Amino acid sequence: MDFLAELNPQQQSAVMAGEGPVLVLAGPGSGKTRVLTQRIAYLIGAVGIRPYNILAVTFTNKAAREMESRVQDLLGARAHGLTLGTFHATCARILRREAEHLPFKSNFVIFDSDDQLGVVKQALVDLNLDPKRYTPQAIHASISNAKNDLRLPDAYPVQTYRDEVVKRVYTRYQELLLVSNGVDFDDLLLWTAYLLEEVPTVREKYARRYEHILVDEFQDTNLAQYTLIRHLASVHKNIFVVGDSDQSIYAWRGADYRNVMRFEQDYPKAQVILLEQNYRSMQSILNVAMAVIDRNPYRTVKRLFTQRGSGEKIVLHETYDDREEAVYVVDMIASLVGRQQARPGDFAIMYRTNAQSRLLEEAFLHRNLPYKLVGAQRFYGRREVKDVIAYLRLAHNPADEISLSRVINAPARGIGNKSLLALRTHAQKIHLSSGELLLELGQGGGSAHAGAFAGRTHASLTTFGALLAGWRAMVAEVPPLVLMDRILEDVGYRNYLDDGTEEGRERWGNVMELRRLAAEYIEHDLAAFLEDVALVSDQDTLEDSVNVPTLLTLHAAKGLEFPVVFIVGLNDGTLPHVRSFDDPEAMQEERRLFYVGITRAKDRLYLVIPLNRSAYGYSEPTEESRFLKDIPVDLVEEEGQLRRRSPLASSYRHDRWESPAPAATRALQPQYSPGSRVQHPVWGEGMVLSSRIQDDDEIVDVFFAGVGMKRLAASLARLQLKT
DNA sequence: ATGGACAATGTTTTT
DNA sequence: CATTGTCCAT
Repeated sequence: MDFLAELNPQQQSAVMAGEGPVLVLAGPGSGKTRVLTQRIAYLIGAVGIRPYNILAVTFTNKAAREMESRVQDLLGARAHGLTLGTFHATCARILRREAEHLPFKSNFVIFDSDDQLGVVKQALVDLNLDPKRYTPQAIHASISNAKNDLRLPDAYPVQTYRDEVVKRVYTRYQELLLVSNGVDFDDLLLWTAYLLEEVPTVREKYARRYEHILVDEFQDTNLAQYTLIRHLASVHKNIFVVGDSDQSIYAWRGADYRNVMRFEQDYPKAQVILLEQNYRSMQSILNVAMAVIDRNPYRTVKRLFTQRGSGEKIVLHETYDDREEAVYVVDMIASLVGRQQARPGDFAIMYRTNAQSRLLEEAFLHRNLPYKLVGAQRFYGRREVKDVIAYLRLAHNPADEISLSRVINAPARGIGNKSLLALRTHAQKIHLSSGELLLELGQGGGSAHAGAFAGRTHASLTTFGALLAGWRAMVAEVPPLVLMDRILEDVGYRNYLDDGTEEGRERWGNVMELRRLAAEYIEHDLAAFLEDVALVSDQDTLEDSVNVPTLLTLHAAKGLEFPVVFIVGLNDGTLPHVRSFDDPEAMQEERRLFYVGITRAKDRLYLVIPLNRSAYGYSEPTEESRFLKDIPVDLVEEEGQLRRRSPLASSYRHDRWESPAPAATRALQPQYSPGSRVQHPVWGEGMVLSSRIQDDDEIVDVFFAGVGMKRLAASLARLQLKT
C-alpha cells in the first residue's frame, strides 16, 4: 500500500502493528487521526479483516465523522459495515438491541443535562429534602461520579451524612428515570458495562464480533468506558488505543488518565509506540507549549519537534481590562485580514469559561464582523427547541414524565400544576404512567376515569390526550418532519411564540432551524433523530465551511487546529481557575488545558492578559496567570506594557520537579499587620493600616497622629514594632 | 391559571 | 449583571 510511504517510521509501526494490545502515545499534532484511519484501512485492505469485525470509538461526533470520511477516502465502499461512532452512540445502539436484558425498553429516551437536573429536583421533592441545603447540581455531580465509577445506588459508599442523603436521592433518581423509560448520559456507559459484565452471552457475542477495537483520546476514558472496552476486547484482545496524558482535561467528568497506566498493567505485553513529531505547529509554539507542560510532575517527557520551521515569537499582550482585550483581539484580526496576512477563518479565540465569550461577541458585533461560536446548548438549550423536542419525545415514548410536564401546558391549555398533579396521582393509582393515562383519556376511554378529575380538568386532559394519541399513531408511519409539522400545527405553536416582537420571530426561527435538521431524517426514523439530538456535543456544531473566526472554550478546542490562535483571559483565577487553586491535581489539569490551547496554533499564537477583570459588574485588578511565568522570556514578544511585568523565567530550564515554588519560599512574610503600633524616628508613634510584599520589600501604610498617612518601605524606614 | 414583579443567587470545563 | 426562581395580584 503506497499510502504508507507518507508516514514516518513511528506512525508506520503503529499502523502496521500486529495482533495484541497497542498503546500509542501521541503528542499534539502528531497525526493520530491519520494513524487511526490508516490502521483501519490497513486492517481491511491488507490484513483482510471484515469491516463488520472492527469497532472504532471516539468522544465526539465530529471526530467520528472526520474518521469516517477519511476511511471513506481510503477505502470507498470497502469500508461498509464498519462500526464507528462515539462512546455514547455506540452504547445506545447496543442497549437498544439488548433491551430484553435491561430494566428499560428499547425505545428509551436519553435525558440531557437539563432533564437530569429536573429529575434530581423531583427526587428531592419526593424525599422531602430541602434543595437549598442540597443543591441539585452538586447532588447530580455526585451521582454522575458514582455512575462513572460503576457504582449503582446500592453500592454508593456512605461515610458522611451527606453521602447518606445522596444515596437516597440517587436511588430515587434511578427509579424516576426507569419509570420514564429513560437513561441519562452516564447510564449509557454504565448499563453497557453492566450488561457486558453480567450477561456472558451478550459479552461473548460482541467480544467475538469485534476482532479489532480502536479507541481515540484514550486519556479521557473513565472507569465505565475502560471497563466496557476491556469486555469488548476480551476475546480477541486486539485493542489499539491512542492518547496523550498531557491532553487529559476531563478529570472533572470522571476521566482518568491513569487508565493509560492501567492499560499497561492489564496488558503487560502491549506494544507502546511514541509519536513525537509534530506536523502542525511552528517550533516557537512547541517550545512555549513544552515550557508550560514540563512543570507538571510525574509525566512522560515528550520532546515535541517539527520540520515546519522556527516560526515567529509568541505575542504576549496586556490590556487594561477584558473589554479592551476583546477590542484588541478583534482589531488585530481585522488588521491581519486587512493586510492579507490571514483569512478570517484562520482565527480562533479561546477562553476558559463560556461567560467570557460575551465581550468578544459584542466586540465583533460592534465592528459588524461575523464570527461563529462553538456551543450546542446555545441552540439546543433554547426553550422553544427543547419544547418541540419534548413533544417529539413524548410521542415516541409516552412514559417520559419529564417531557410530559414540560409540554403539557406550553402553550397554555388549562392544565396547570394542580391538574398535572391530579393526573399523576390517578395514573399512579391505576399503575399507568401519566402519558399512558392521557392516551387512554384521549382514545375515548375517558369515562372510566371521569370521576377522578374535575369537569374542566377532565376536558382539557381529554383534548390533549386525543392530540397525543394522534401523534403516537403517526410515529411509526411518517418521517419525523411530518410528525413535527403536525404537532406544531395541532398546538398552534407558531402563534404561541410569534408575539410580534423581535424575540418571538427569532424563537420561531429556531424552531424552523430544528425543522431543517429533522428534514434530513428520511431514511432514519424518529428514534434516530431523537438520539442524535440528545448526543450532539458542542464541538459537533462547528461549521468549518464558513470563513469566519471561531470563538470557543479551551475544552472545546481539543482536537482542532487553527493557523492563528488567541488565548484570552490569562489571569490567575480565570486560567488557572480559582476553583482549582487548592487542589494540586486540578491545578495540573488547568495547566494541561493551557497546553491544549497553545498546541492548537499552527503559525501564530497570541496570549492576552487583561489587567482588570469585570465580575458581577465591577472591575477588579488581577494578577497575570502564574503559568506565564514558566515561559522563557526569549520566546515571547511583549506588547502593551501598562505596568511593569513580573519577570518571566530567564531561560528554559528542565528542572521539572523543582516547581516554580522558589518565589513562594523566598517570599517575605509581612512583619507588620494592620492595627499594630509602630515607632518611627521622625514621626513618632503610628498605627499600621495595611502592609504588603512587593518585590523584595515590605510596603507599609502607617497613620501617624498629626502627620497623616505615610507609605514606607520597611527596609529603609527604621520602624520599630511596639508591643 | 396566568403573568408580572421582585429577589436571590450564582460563574468551569460537557458526552 | 443576568439569569433563574418565587411570590403575589389579577
